Amino acid sequence: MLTIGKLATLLGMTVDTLRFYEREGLLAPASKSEGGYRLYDEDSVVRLRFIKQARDCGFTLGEIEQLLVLRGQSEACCGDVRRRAIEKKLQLEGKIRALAAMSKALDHLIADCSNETHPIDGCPILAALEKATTSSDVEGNK
Amino acid sequence: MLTIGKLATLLGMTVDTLRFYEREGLLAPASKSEGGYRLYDEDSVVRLRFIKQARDCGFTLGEIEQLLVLRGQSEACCGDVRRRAIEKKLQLEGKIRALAAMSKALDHLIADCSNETHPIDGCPILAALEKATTSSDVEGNK
DNA sequence: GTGAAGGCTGGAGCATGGTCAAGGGTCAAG
DNA sequence: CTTGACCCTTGACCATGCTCCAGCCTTCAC
Repeated sequence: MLTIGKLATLLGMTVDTLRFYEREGLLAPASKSEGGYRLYDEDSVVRLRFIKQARDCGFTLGEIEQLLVLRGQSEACCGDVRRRAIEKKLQLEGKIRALAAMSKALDHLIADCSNETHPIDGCPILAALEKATTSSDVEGNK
Repeated sequence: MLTIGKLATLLGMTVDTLRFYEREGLLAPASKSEGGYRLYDEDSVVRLRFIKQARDCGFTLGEIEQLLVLRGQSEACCGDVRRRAIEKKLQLEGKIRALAAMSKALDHLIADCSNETHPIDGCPILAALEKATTSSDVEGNK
């Protein structure tokens, strides 16, 4: 049995984060000591690792909760999990596209302004940002 | 002179957002009517458009404030602005790389699980998320 | 047994970018 | 002059994911 500090150290997180996850219903201790200390077992380690990796895959805590529910339902099938993974991947790709559009917009601005030293009131970047975009250039976000 | 509602409509924002920007020191009305209504002029439109476009380029409101300050300093030179744009581009690229790494991690998971209907307790995606990653696979974020 | 390290609860606070509501005043068309 | 659309301020609240604090209790090594 691990105390909260040991578990946190083991997975490179803080005890505050673990207590936060508990409040959010993601990870409950296996038991408590007489003195009220949280005690975690091997299953807790596995579960927390799951949470961490899913988070690193871009799932929100809410989505992770759903995955954890699925994991506990014997009648659920792998396809349910797979669909969520695919959906998340699509979301990530959408975000990437949005960021790439922003990056490209910046490219144009940066390219317009090759002269390091010309005065601020002639700065093409600032001018471009002030201009109206009728057909909103930077779309794809939102 | 435009009232807050007109300006908001003109740029596709809400009046709440404009008042929020004012609180944040980004956009003050040009004047006020006798009755206390905010009144915006053409400069306000330009400034707000600037804010909007910069936001769409991935700048935070804090960074936009800095850009606006720069814009008002005649001694600043275009290079300052350019440097900020380049730095922001690098940040965006970093985010994109992180998201791409997550997306790739999901690819592996999805590929592992080709069988839609096998039971949840044998789901390779869930199994993979539970496994320890010694050499943290999903890096690039943070 | 004692002292330090670690744990407990409850609650506040941070950053980001808004969003909403109550209770009122203002403006302009008819 | 009335009425409805609009605007005002103050202040709370949302989601996300933590992070930190005070004040107190437990555990463990020595």
